[in-house]
Amino acid sequence: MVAQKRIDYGFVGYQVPTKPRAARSTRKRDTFQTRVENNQMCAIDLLATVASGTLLQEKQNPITSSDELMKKDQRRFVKEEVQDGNKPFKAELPDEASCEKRLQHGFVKEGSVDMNKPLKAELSDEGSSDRKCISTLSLQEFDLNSGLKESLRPEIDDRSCIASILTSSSCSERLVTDTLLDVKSHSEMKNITSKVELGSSGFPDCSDCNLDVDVSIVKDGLRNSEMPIGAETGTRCFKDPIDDKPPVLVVSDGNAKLSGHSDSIPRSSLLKGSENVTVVSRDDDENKSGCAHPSSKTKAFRPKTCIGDQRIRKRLASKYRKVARESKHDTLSNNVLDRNFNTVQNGRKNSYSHQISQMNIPFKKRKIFDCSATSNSNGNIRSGRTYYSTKNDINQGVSCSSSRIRKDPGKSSLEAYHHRSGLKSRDSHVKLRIKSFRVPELFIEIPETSTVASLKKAVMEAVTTLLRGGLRVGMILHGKKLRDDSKTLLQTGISHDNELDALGFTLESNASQSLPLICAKHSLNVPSGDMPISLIGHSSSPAVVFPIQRIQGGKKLSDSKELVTIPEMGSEGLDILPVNQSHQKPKRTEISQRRRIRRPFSVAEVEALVEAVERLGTGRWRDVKLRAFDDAKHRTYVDLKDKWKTLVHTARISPQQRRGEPVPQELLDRVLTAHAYWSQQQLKHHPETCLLL
DNA sequence: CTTAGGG
DNA sequence: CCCTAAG
Repeated sequence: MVAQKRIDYGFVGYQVPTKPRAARSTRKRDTFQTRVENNQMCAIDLLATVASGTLLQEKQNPITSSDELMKKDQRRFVKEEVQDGNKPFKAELPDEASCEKRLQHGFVKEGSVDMNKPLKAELSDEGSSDRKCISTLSLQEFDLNSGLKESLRPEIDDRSCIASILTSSSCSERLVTDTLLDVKSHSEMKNITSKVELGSSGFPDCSDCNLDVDVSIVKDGLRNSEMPIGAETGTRCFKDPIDDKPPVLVVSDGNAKLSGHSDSIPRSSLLKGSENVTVVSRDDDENKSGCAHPSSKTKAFRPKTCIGDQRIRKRLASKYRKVARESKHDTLSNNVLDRNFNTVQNGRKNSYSHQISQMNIPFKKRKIFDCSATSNSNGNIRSGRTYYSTKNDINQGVSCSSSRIRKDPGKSSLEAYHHRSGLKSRDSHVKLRIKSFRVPELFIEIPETSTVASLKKAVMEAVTTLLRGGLRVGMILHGKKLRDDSKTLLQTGISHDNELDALGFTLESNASQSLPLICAKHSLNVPSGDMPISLIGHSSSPAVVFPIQRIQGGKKLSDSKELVTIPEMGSEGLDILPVNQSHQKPKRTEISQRRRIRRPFSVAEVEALVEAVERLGTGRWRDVKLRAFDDAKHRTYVDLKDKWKTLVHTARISPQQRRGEPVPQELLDRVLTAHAYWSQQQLKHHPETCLLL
């Protein structure tokens, strides 16, 4: 029997690898327990700040009439947001409790949300595609107060949106997004700015100020969000950070009012929230199917089989007995794999993951916090405060405000603002209020069956992680990044009476540099600016977004060592892969904690894996890798081993329990057969290790 | 660096 | 996928 099997499998014995061992390093993650903790604290602080923030802008000469305001960009000043109960950006100081509360309840869609409802129910309408594969959510504002509310509304102007989240609401498991920056965003941004300058902008609220890259991004992202990614065939949006550091957070309005603080805020909630998310997440579809507990199963299984030798157990007779089916030895070319592996990503419904592109750098909360606080109290912001005056000033700073304004066109919001602003600063001081911060580049993948609460948690976690990484403030004036910190505001062109077309603050991740960006098939030319452009790749399959690619001079760092093979597939697969930006080995300290994005195996990959294992057997993963996945840099031998493990599991469970893209039964049968066969082989070689019944 | 397993 | 112990 054995012999027969061998024949069937084409077992040829161990083959010495022809290729030199490639150096594959297993990434080791640094454990920054301590740092994490500190960072989290910082994050909390920041969040608190964010929650309270409102950007206050003041102009010297407030305009009385809304019309004038509209016409004259710079005459407007905004002091505070209208007191609208619904408006998020109140100046209220967030106390600890409120902050926390906001954080936890920030997700609002057109009113109340049923926590228990599946996301799909809530959100599908906006992002539904025929395929139902994915819903894209764009977080227009990550205002703690407003949450997603704005973002979900189609009518809302997108410009303000910075953070985007793609959610795979349906079948597909895929979501990935980093920042949803449209390629166009860059230009968009400029347009916005120019509009402001021209005074042509139709919306008062349109924020130019926000010019931040993010802002522009927002716009596009928003639009995208309105339609399901999956629906857009062939559409790809990529984000390309020109700069090394993709802006993480944008402060639209710098409102000085940062409340208070942070230290007091209970971080437990935040942490807890994030933790919960994790718990909720179901990363390992295969391993952990709801019904079958992998671990438990495995354990249960073990006892039966053999002591200590896992393989032995595998050798379950029944499987082994199965007629060995002919294995097809056609070898899949790597190309094929490459082409395919990204192509089919859909399938898994239950998966959740999120990733944040930047993190790990110690967050200087104090710095930020202090700034804002200062501005608040005094209204004089010397250090970093600027004021913008554009028609859209309202928006400028904060997207939140702009959104609102749009909503309430009836009375010129401007007017309202105007009235409220009681401060006329004659002096040269510029007052800014940071209304909100936007959190870009969040990856969230969540099953459509998830509850709103789960999504909230996911968002919370993402934000927390993001903030945890450490931030620095950046300023963008007229679409250009201000790099010289030594200049005075006046020199820079920021003054109370100066008209600033666009002034924006950004919170950038300190760690961003260390984070790899992605490469996309399309290389984008990024303007000299530092603006990152996000790219979202989607193919016909569920959307998968991969993060960002770093581009220099419009040139993508294709030669980056880490660059994953980007298949030349036309549009079938994802072209984007995370890459380490520099050739240098990333410092663990900074990169470490980044979890790789999940890339479900395509059927083609599975087939290649099965084929390879049939020939090589289990236990020679490096060879399997070389044989079948040599070109798939993102598949390590450990990945293959893990995949095999899950395949075996998948094959054993009922089809109903399987998730993700269905694997042809034929392949699963081969998996079981091969598994049984090789298990048997091992038994033969190490019979002593196990006592069989 | 590889394997093998648990998480 | 991650993390690790072992080899």
